[in-house]
Amino acid sequence: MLDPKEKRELVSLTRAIVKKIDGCMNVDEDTAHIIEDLCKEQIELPAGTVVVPQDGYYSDVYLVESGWAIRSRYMPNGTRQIVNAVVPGDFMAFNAVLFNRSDFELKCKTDVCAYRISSDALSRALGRNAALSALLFWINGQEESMLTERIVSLGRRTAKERAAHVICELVARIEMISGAGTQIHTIPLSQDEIADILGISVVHTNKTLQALHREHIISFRNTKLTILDRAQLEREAGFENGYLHFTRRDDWRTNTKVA
Amino acid sequence: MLDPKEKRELVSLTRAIVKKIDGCMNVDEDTAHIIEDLCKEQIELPAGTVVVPQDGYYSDVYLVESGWAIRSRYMPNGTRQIVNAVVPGDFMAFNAVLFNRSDFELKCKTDVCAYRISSDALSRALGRNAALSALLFWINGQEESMLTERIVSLGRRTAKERAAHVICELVARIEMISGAGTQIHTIPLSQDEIADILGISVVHTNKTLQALHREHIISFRNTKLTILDRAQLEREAGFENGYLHFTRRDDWRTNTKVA
DNA sequence: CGCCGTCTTGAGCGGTTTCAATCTTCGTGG
DNA sequence: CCACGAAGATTGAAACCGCTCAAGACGGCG
Repeated sequence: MLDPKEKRELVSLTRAIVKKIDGCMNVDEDTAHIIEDLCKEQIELPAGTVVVPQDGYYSDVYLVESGWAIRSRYMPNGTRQIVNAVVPGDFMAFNAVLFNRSDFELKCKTDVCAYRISSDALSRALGRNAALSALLFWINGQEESMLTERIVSLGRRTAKERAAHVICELVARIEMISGAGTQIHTIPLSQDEIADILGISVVHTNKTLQALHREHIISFRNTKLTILDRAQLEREAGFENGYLHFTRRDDWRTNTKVA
Repeated sequence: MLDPKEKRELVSLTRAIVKKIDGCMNVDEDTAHIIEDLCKEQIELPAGTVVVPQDGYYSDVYLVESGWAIRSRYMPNGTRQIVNAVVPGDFMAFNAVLFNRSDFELKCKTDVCAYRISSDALSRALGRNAALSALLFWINGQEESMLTERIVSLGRRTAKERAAHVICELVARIEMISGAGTQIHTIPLSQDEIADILGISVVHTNKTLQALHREHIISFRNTKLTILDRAQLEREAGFENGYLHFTRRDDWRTNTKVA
């Protein structure tokens, strides 16, 4: 039988968030302990659950273990912009710690398994625990990097480049927690949703994905994404994965600073 | 003669960052003290100073007291996307606390007066001081809100809406620290730079600004912005200032949570 | 088997871009 | 004090990328 400490670490290492963090910094005992404390209440959110409605109020924070969610803004004219996809290992509605009101809808795209954390409890934990704060600063920083990169895409990349870029990013994030190896990934998004991530129309999204297929770069049918030529995909996208800060090196040139 | 405490508070309240925060939460003695501790070393950065080069390394963090800076990405084809403008009261290169490498250029657009804070010192201060962490979480959260709103603009707003929206946002931010009242503001940006914020061409930026002028909404000549019809400007933009979290109300419906 | 959401395709339109020339503004030095 | 140069602003014309509309095909599921 395992002693309590060993057991805790084993459990911890199966958590999606640990796999994510582990790609960037050492998950020491402190960190593992912190995460363990957060993951007390596990819940299941069925696909379609609106976690936070647009113009609604935040309640709790969630740490996603499996499943996808999307955060989107519906415009007065009925169109929509998706600002980010939430994948396993991500916090969902972290803003609940800071703000009450939301300007975005947060909705589960698939069944989601998550740990629910009361925003007050998390807030208090942050006040007590500097290591937890450091961890969350880092996670926030990484998310900010992804948002700025999206701004660059929307502002100065063509439809094809954007599509390739988002695919690179999503795959990189998925591989962080599920490991690399396969060329086939499940992206539970319709072309409609891809369009609203890329900021282009469905029709053009369709044609863009077909172009990438014609060039033997990817294939995307019914949520199954196959990467046929990863090097070419990244070239097409102008993808530099540095902004994800997914490397863990220890010299002064390292991407990440927090220990 | 003022006793030390009174004096400190007087000094503090003149700082741009305090004016910014004061619009959202009460600046109590703790907070004032924290800020005072950060603002030891004041420096002047002349217009054009590259604080962090693209693909370069971060060094220190700065707290801007006066002047503007811009953070931009230069694309392989020579175009550029500006991801945000740094105005008084903002942190500059806060990422230095988290990461070593930068993917963006950070450059002073005007002469900038700022307080330099060593990233290590700030990092240590964050570990010791939970109130400081809370403050920075909040500031990070607000910046993230601005980035997501920019994504919405770039993805799903027309050129005219984008222009109006950015103007609303910049004016709101400026008024936070300089106070409302005037219809005339100095926006030290060329149409070139506005274009790279909006993600459109200079030519079209020019025509868009002219359209807004023809409709007696704004006038923008040589960095002087005059708002002729603010209500119409906000309507044109679809501007809802909630995402800036600039209100300070105390009931449960309040925008902001951190005390 | 049939329905409904999703994907696909073609045609025409329109917002933006690019190119390129001209004009304005303003700082600098003669 | 004016001439000059450089940077920014303005204009018009043509080309293009991506949009809308609308019809049709596909495919998963009850």
